[in-house]
Amino acid sequence: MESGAIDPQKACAASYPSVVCQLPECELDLEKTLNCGQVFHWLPHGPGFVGAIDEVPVYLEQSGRTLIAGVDGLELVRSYLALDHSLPEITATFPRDEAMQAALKFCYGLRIVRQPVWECLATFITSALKQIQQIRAISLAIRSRFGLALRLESLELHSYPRPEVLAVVELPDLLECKLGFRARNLLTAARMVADGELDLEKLRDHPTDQARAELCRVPGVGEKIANCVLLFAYERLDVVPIDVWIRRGFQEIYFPNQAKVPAIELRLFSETYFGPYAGYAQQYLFHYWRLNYRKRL
DNA sequence: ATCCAGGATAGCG
DNA sequence: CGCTATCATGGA
Repeated sequence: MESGAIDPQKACAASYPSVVCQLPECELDLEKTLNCGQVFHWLPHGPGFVGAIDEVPVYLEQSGRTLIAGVDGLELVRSYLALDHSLPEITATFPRDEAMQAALKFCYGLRIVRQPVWECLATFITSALKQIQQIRAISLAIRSRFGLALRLESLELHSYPRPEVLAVVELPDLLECKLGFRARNLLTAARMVADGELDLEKLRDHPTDQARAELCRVPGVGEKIANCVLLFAYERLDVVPIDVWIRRGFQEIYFPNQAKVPAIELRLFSETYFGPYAGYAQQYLFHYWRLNYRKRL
């Protein structure tokens, strides 16, 4: 992998400052990575996507084995997209059952990104009992209203507002972003982080169980949302968030004709069946099931 | 119109 | 412990 010369022909019509990365194999699927429901603010733009990595505006485009990044310096992008994860090694540990292999074939190239912790926590607080399209709308509304304005050529993008910013927002203003009952929880979370009552950076060194318990101190954060943050921001690749899609999929594929498998049993199964990268396996199944549910396998 | 959405939680038995 | 109603909003 090398950051080489600028290729002005491929660097999109708007000619962003860009670096080009050659991928070793077909080991990235940018579209699935950005649209699989782990992150919610990337917008299609021409042949690529625009968004922010933390507070840096970025244009991303994939053309076969070539990744074009409209940003100064590739290191930020490589880290965010986790291009150092070895997908061959990771996917080789997946179980051999039919559903898992179908999901693997469908999703290959999807990567679990390294998301900034606060925006991951905040966004998943707003995800409770919402469809992905609505989570996107809420995330983008909060960004454009309260985030930093970022310029990428003629485009204006917005970062996710820092906790200190959201901590002093009035509840009615936040409610205009259509959060509903989640607004209170988001405000409380912002205040906990801004006050130092919850130190998100310190959690990086905690064992997973301890980090999960800390995250669950935030109102509106239970086991599922905490697991999303552990997987998508803290790189705990063995952690499995169990939502309605995963529950329904597990139930149908791995516990057929058993009425209502208890949550504790699903959790135990998820922790033992899928191996050391269970979180990765889960995300492949989630995305595969969610996009193909009506089609019945 | 009715049900559901990448849930969490207080209140009940 | 497990079960249930409820929360606010929009899409299917």
